[in-house]
Amino acid sequence: MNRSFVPLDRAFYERDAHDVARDLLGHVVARHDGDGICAGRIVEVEVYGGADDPACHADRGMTARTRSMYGDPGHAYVYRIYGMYDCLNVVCPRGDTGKASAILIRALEPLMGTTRMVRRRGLSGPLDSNKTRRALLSGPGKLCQALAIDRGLDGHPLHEHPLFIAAGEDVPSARIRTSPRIGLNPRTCGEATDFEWRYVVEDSQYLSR
DNA sequence: TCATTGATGCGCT
DNA sequence: GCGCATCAATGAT
Repeated sequence: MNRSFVPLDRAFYERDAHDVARDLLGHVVARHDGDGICAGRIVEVEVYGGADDPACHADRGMTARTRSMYGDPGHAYVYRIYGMYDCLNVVCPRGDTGKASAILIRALEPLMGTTRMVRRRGLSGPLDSNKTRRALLSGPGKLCQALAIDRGLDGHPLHEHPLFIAAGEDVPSARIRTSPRIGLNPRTCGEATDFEWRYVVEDSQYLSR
């Protein structure tokens, strides 16, 4: 693939988080490493935050970890989960309540730099088999490992190198499906457990789980 | 294909 | 100390 990536501008993110989440599907996460660009098309996201969302890390206010979620929309919020994995979020505007919100990037379809992504993931087997391609970016921890995203990029503006989100193809709304978010604890999240705040590209081969 | 489990760090109570 | 917005390997269907 030989194309140039044009970053989305800040205005893209200055909207309600659910509108941003829907519109992020089809766009491209691009990462410069030492050897060039690795990139993938966004096929799965989840919204966190807003008025009252106990599943959101910032629900109880700002801490050292969640500080960047209170920063400018369009910046990255990167956190570590389960001690071993990092997860990439896009910061969204705060609503009338002043509570922070963000969009978790859960899965990408490989577009560029597959060889280097496979190496960082430690995958074995045929480099370009469907099996390898599906295992490469199909989860929030996986895509961060593949794209060399860690907490050093927390707070990074996502319209600048070395990590940015670029314009891809619009996904027709008829091809977008919603579902409850993955991995929430019903005991701590209550009704929010069932909110259909996960947005996916229907029929994508590259979703998580 | 599905359920289970171990690896592993740290934010929060 | 407890409990995770996870993943890969394992073993049972």
